Amino acid sequence: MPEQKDIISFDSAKNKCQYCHAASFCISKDLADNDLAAFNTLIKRPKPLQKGERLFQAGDKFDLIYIVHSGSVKAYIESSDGEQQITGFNFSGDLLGIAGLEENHYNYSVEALETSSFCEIPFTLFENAAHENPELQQQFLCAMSREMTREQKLILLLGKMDSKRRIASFLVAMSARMQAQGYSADNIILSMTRHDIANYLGMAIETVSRLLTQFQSEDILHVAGRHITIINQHRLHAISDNFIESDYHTGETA
Amino acid sequence: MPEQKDIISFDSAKNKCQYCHAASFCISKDLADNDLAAFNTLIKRPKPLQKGERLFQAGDKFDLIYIVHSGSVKAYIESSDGEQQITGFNFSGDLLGIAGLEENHYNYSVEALETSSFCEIPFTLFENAAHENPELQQQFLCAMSREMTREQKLILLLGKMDSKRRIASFLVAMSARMQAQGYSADNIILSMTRHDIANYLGMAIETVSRLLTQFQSEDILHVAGRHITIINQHRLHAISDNFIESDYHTGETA
DNA sequence: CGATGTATTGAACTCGATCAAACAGTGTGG
DNA sequence: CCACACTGTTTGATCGAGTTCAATACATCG
Repeated sequence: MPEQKDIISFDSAKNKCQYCHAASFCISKDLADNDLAAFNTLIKRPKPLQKGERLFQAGDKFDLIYIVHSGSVKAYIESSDGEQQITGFNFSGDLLGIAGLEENHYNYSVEALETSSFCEIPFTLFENAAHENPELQQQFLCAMSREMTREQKLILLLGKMDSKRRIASFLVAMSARMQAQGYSADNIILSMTRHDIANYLGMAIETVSRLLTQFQSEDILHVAGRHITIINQHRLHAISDNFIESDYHTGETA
Repeated sequence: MPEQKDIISFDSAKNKCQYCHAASFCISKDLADNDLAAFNTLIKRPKPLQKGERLFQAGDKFDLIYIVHSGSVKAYIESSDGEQQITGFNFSGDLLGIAGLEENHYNYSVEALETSSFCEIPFTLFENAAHENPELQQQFLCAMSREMTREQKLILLLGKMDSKRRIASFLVAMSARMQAQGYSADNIILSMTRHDIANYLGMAIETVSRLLTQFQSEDILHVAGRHITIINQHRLHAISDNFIESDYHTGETA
């Protein structure tokens, strides 16, 4: 029965937190082996979502929280007139749904940018586990705190930066994110469209396109559709930080 | 010894959570009487801050969280090039400092807009109390969740709304906030300067001023410096929600 | 192959920023 | 009490970054 064997091996190994490729950046990361096993029992792994499918939607009843296992998603809120604003892109290890707590309903929606899988945990069970386990509680609060910091940085970007800086900051953040996930810092495969990037950064899609080409002509990037290669990290950082680099040539900073 | 008597009465009554004017919108609101008394022992009430003084600053070591007791503050982050972006205004009952948790340092600064007082709680003590007390834990998480929602709304405002909508939304939010604090919804005394409003809303101070005068000329507001009277809540909401009201005249909606 | 979604590029326009100046309120000191 | 400085606010005139409109290019897929 080869098929059944496959299923068993999936349940007993690949599906376990101990063997998860995202273990090092998941909220479960500091748990002791036996606690991790206990945490594992709370988790369900629903069928992966295809690109464009929604994990949950603003207004849905809040009782599950999610962790991105693989793939990537966009989180967005909607204004009273139906316009949507992407508030973040999320990757492996990111926690989703927590902001729904207060109103007992999710207040934003999450949509897969590519085929993506998730860990699903009933919030009440999670709360109990966190209550028993200081490490888990700590990691949970840290995840919320990190998310708030991320949002504040986006507020700064939208409130104060010109479009050149916005794009540069976005790429720097993506680069750091990819690196944290074990990929190259210079090679970014974007899972989101220009439209999504523009929406997220509060600018027109045409401006995104124009600036990417401009950065390419300045030998900061190589752009091939969704595949961005960062040629000059130093200059990209300088733009993102709004550093004047009149005396910049080619080398490293001191 | 009249002076000493004053001090004693301050410590024993006015300073107690039971008698706090902000009790109904503080994270302590759901606590039973004895739990509230216990919570009260964790709290210190440092000397009030004068306008312009800082409660804490980005980079300071995080070990205290604060609740605004009276007055109002602005919270702001700073970009790498020193520019600041106000991320929120806070009033009685608001929790301050939590986003510092992850990095173990505050990542934003808080400055008093007027003479303001605060409740100060060592975070470790608070954590213990919350661990013992589900209501407190719940309120704490709700406060974080509420804060995240507030930030997301600001992201939407900065990313998608034109300046007219931004101002209208700001006033609607302030109005709701004042009402929640027991004040009139139509009578707003702003504790922040036009400069702060402009910074918060991501626009120029001149634009703020111009739009306020425009709203005044349209009989939506009456503007007298920091004192704003909302004459037509309905139209203000319509602008903030971006509703087309071509068929609007003077009456109420259905 | 045409059809559809996505991305780039060009040209014209507009909203809001910037520059500039005047004005109002508040406190200080002669 | 008025002149002065100082901070915050309003108003006017100009300018430009980025949007919008429009056309084209590219890619993926039936």
